[in-house]
Amino acid sequence: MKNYITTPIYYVNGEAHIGHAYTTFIADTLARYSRMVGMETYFLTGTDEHGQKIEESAQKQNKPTQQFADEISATFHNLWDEFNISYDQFIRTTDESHKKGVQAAFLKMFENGDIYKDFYEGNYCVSCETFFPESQLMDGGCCPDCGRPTTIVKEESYFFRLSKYERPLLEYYEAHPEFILPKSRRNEVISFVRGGLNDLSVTRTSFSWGVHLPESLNEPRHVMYVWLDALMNYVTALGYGSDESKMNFWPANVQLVGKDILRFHAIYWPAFLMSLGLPLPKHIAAHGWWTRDGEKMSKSKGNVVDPREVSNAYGVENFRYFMMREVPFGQDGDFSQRALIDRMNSDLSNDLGNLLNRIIGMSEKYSDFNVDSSHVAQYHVKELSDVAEILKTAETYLFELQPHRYLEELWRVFTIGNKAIEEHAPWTKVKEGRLDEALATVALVANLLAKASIMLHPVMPQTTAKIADALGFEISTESYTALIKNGDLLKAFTIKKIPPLFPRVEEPLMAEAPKAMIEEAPKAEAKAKMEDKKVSTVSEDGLITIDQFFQTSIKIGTVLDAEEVPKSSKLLKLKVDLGEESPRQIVAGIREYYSAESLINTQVCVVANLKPAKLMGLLSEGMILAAKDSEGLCLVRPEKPRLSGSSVG
RNA sequence: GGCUGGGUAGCUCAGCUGGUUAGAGCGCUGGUCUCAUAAGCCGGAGGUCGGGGGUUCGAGUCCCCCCCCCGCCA
Repeated sequence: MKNYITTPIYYVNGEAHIGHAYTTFIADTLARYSRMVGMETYFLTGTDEHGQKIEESAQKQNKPTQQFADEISATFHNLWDEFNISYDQFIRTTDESHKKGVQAAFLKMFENGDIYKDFYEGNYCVSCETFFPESQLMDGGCCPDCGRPTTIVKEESYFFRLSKYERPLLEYYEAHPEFILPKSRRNEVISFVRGGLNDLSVTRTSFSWGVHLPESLNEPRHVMYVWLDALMNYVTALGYGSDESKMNFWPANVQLVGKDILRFHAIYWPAFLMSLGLPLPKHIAAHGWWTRDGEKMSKSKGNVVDPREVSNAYGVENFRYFMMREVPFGQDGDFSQRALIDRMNSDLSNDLGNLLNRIIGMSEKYSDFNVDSSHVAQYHVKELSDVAEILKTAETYLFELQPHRYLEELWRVFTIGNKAIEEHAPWTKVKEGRLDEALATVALVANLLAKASIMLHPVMPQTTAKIADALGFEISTESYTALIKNGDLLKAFTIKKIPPLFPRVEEPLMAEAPKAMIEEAPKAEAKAKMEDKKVSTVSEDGLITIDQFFQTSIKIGTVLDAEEVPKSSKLLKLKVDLGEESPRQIVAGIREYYSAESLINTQVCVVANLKPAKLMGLLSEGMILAAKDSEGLCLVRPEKPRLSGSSVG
C-alpha cells in the first residue's frame, strides 16, 4: 500500500518559525508511522520560491533573486536536517523538473479549454499578490488583508475556469466528508464555494520571477500565478510532466496545511486536479496557529518563538512531543515554557522515564539485568489485554489525525505499568522467595515499555530507539509486527543500565520573552498566572533587592486559639491575632511537633500578605514561619513578646 | 450584518443516536509504598454542564429565545 504525505512548500520570504516546525513534525510523524507499519511511503516537503514578493525582497538585499531563494531555501532544508525530519524529497519550485511539470499542466488545462485569455483589471495588492474587488477594499483603497495600499492594475491575463468546478467541488465535498479536516473547516470551505466561484487569473505580466508559460503558447511576457505554480509541486515532485515514475504515489493520503492556506488547497487545488483528470487527495488537513504565552506572535512584538532555540534548550523530540500532545489538531495552540516544562516533567520524566528506571533498578537487584517473558502471561493476563486494547485505540487516533489523543491514549500504558508494579510489589515477592512472580512483573513492565516505545517511535524516534536499546531490541517493521500486531512478548533479554532519559526540568531553560511583550500584556489573568507558576523574578546572581524583600509582609502574631484538624495528622487550625480587626485563621502543618494547647497564647511570625489558600477545605490566611532540619521542626518566634501585628524586617 | 463551530471542575478538554450519584489529564490537597528522576500508588476537595423558557417519566445531550467567544464570509 502506498502512502504519500506532504507539507506545504514554505514560502522563502522569511525563515522557519514554529508553525513551519509544527506542520513538519506532524507530517514526519505520520510518515514514520507509515514506514514502520510497512507501507510504501513518500514524504514531501520543500520551498515555494516564486512571485513578486521574493523578487522584491532579493532586490532589497541586493542579491540575485535565485541566490536569495537559494539561501532561504537552505535554511529550511538545514533546519529539517537538524531536526531529523525524514523527508524523502525536498522540492523547490525553482527546480527545472518542477517548472517543466507546471508547464505541462498549464498546457493540458489550456488545451482542454479550462484556461483562456482575457483582461484583468482590478485593485492589486503586491504584498498579498491578490486582486481585490472594489467592495472589499478598506478606506483609501487599502488591502483588506494586510492594510497596505493597492494599485489599479489592468493586464492581459490567462484565466482558469474555476467557476466550472463549483458544482463538481460541492459534490465532491458532499461525497467525501473526510476530505477536509477538521470538520469545522470543511463547513467554511463549503459555504465559500456556495457563495460562487469566479474564474481565477493564473498569469501575470507585471513581474518575471516565476514559471513561464509553455513555449508553444508564445507568451514570453506571462508568468504563472504563484499559487498555480506552487500547488502543482505535489505532483511535479512525483514527476508529473517529466519522468513520471513516482506518479503511482498519487493521490496523496494526507496533505497538511495551515488554516490560512486551506482555501487554496481545498478549492483551487482540487479544481486543478479535476481539470488535469487526476484523482483528488484523501485528506486536506488544516492545523491551527501557535501563540506565545497567550499572545499572537509577531516580529514587532519580539515574541516570536524560534524553533531552533526551543530545540536547543529542551531537545527536538521533547519539543515535538509537546506540540503534538498539547493541542487538539486543528485548534490553535499556545506555546509557553511553563506548559512545555509541565509536559516534560509530568509525562516524560514521571510517567515514562521513571518507569523505565524502576525496572532497570529492579532487574539489576533481582536478576542481574536478565529478564525473560516466560511467566508474564501467567501472572499478568489482564494488563496484557488492556494494553493491547489501548494500542489499538491509539492507532486509530493517529489515522484520524488526532495526535494528541493518540499520545494521551498511549500514556495509559505507562499508568498500567506503574500500577502493576505497585500492586504486585516485586520487592515483597522477592522477600517471600517468590522470585518468578517478581520477575514476571519486571518483564511485564519491560514489555509494556517496549510496545509503547514502538508506538511512540514516530513522535520521538531517537529517544525511543534508546529505550529499545536499553530493553535489548530494535524498533523496526519486524518488531512492530511482532509486538503490536501479533501481540508477542520480547524473548529473554538483558536490560542495559542507562542514565535517565528525561531529567526533570526545574526552571525555564530559555530567556523569557522580551519585557516589552510582558508589559504589553496587562491581562491581569496572565500576570497572576505567571506569579502563580512562580516564574522567577530573581536576577541572575540570585540576589533580590530590599524592595523585593519588603514585598513580603511578616508580622508578629499571637495565637488565640488552636485545634487539631480532623482526619489530618499534620495540620493544626490556629486563630492568630495580627493586630487587625479580627483574628486570622491559619492552617499550619506543625501538628507533629506542637500540640494545639501548647501554642495558645504564644507568639509566632506570620507571612501576612500571602494569598489565602485552602487546606483540607479550610481557609488559611497566612503562613507561620518555622525552621526544619533532620531533628525536626521548630517555630520562629520573637525573643521577647511584641505587640500583635508588629512588623518583622 | 449573514453563516459555521463553541461556551462542561482553577487550567486544557472528553461526554455517540436523551437514561443510574457528569468524566479525564494537569494543578491543589490528605495518606501510603520504597523498585524508581522529591518519581509511583490510593483517597479528597472543586461543576446551578453560559442564562431563561419548553418537550419528556427523564436533558449537558432535543426545541425556542437571549448573552458571550473563535472562525469564515459580507
